Parts: sequence; structure tokens; C-alpha cells
Amino acid sequence: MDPLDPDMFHPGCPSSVMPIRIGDKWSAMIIACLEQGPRRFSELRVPIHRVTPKVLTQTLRALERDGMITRTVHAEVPPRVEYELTPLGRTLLDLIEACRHWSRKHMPTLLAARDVYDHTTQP
Amino acid sequence: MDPLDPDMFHPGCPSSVMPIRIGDKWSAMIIACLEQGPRRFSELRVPIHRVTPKVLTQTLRALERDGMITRTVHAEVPPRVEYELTPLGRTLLDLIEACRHWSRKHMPTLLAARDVYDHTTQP
DNA sequence: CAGAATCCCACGTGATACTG
DNA sequence: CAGTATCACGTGGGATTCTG
Repeated sequence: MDPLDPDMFHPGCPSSVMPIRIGDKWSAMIIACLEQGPRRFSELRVPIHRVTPKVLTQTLRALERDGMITRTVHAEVPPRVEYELTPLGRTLLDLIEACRHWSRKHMPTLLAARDVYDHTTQP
Repeated sequence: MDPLDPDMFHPGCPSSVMPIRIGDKWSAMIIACLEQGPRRFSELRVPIHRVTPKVLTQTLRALERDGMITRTVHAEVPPRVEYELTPLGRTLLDLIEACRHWSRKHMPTLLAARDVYDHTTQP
């Protein structure tokens, strides 16, 4: 399995602009990262570089609670923990792809409308 | 055109549980309400009964800014303002339907997983 | 009727530092 | 390596009151 692309989530696509969200701020990115197979904690931190460990843990726990991912601790030294999508979690992949598709197709129109609005009102 | 169903958004489906969001908290509901045609401010407040006027205005403005809806003021007494979906806004209907479909199909599984998780950890 | 003005708070998120 | 522990903060959202 290939390593995750560090630039998988380009800063040029800030989530603040994206009008669609799955779960909390980082959930969709995590799920996308797990598409190819199980990943380790540190491995996830590479493409999702702006997330702090605390928040990543938080989000992973929430996803586990909702049955989206499993958390497997391997009794080794050093410790190794792997996260993997459940069948339920996999059902979100289609939805995420639908959101991506919408963004690719309509984000420019949205941003253009926003620009017009911001320029036709008092700056 | 039929009036909006006051129970269109049943309290039994709290948005806190729904893992998918379009825009901010009320955006998707507003867009769904506008599907059949233009609606007035007060008209929107019927099915979306938990929203305060301030927040509704806020959300409508944001949707207008992003080119999702148009706001038309009719010079009458009493004042009449109508909100209507733009073609761009209409593109979100499919996405919303996809989210609804996901919910109908998978929410029970999610809630069941959550129950198990909450009961297998210390209460 | 369709909001505007104020005040306010909780919560999601982040920064930083430390540990089994 | 895979987290915890604190502390802190902005802002999305709400309650209430008032108005053209």
C-alpha cells in the first residue's frame, strides 16, 4: 500500500469555504485516509498536518463510537495502533465522493457569487 | 403550492446526531424548504420553529452571499420578502437527498454502535 | 411583517507541554 | 509511538427586546 500523500488536503482548499461537512472538522479527511486500508496514528498526521494530537485522538474516538472505524492496539514495543474503516464507515465514502464532485463542479460558481456580493456591498 | 409542513423537521431527528452538514446548522433545512418555490420569511419560520429570527436572517444572508438563494423585496405594505433558490442552490438538492438517503439507511446502525460503545465503557 | 440591536454563553477547536 | 493533561479562545448560535 502506498504511503499517504502529504499534500492530500491542500491548504488552498480551506474547509472554512467548503459548505459541506461530514461529522466534525476532520472526520471526512480521516475516512478518506483510511480508504486504502488500515493506518497508524502517526501516519494520519502526515496528510492532516494541521490537526493536533489531542484533536485527532478526539475525532478518532468519536468515529469509533459511531461504528465508523475500529481501533486495534498491537501489543508490541514500541506500541502500534491501527485504525480501519468498518463496513459502515465505508458507506460514507460514496457520500464523500459526492461532496467532492459537487465541489469540483460548483465551488468556482460559489466563490464568484461571493466575490460579487462582497463587492456590491459596502467594504 | 402547498404550505410547508410544520413538522417537516421532526425534533426526533436532532441535528446533533446527524453526521452530515451542508453549510451551517440551518442551511440544508432552508434549502429543502425552498425546493417547491419561493417562500417568505415567516413562512420559513413555521417548519424551522427552533430558529430565532436573528439566526434565520444570518443564515439567509450567508446563502445569498454564496449565490444559493435570491432575496426579493416587494414594495408593499405590509412588507413582503421572498427567498428563492438559484440554479446553483438547486444543485444542492441532490446532495441533500443523498444525505437523507444515507441517514435513512445507516442511522440505525450508527446509533446502535453508539449504544454499544457507551455501554461497554464505564458509565 | 421582516427584521435589527444587544448581550451572552457553550462548545468545538487549538497551543503547549508532558508521559507510559 | 501514541497518546494525556491543561489552558485558552473565537464564534456559531441563542434569548430578549425593539422598530421601520
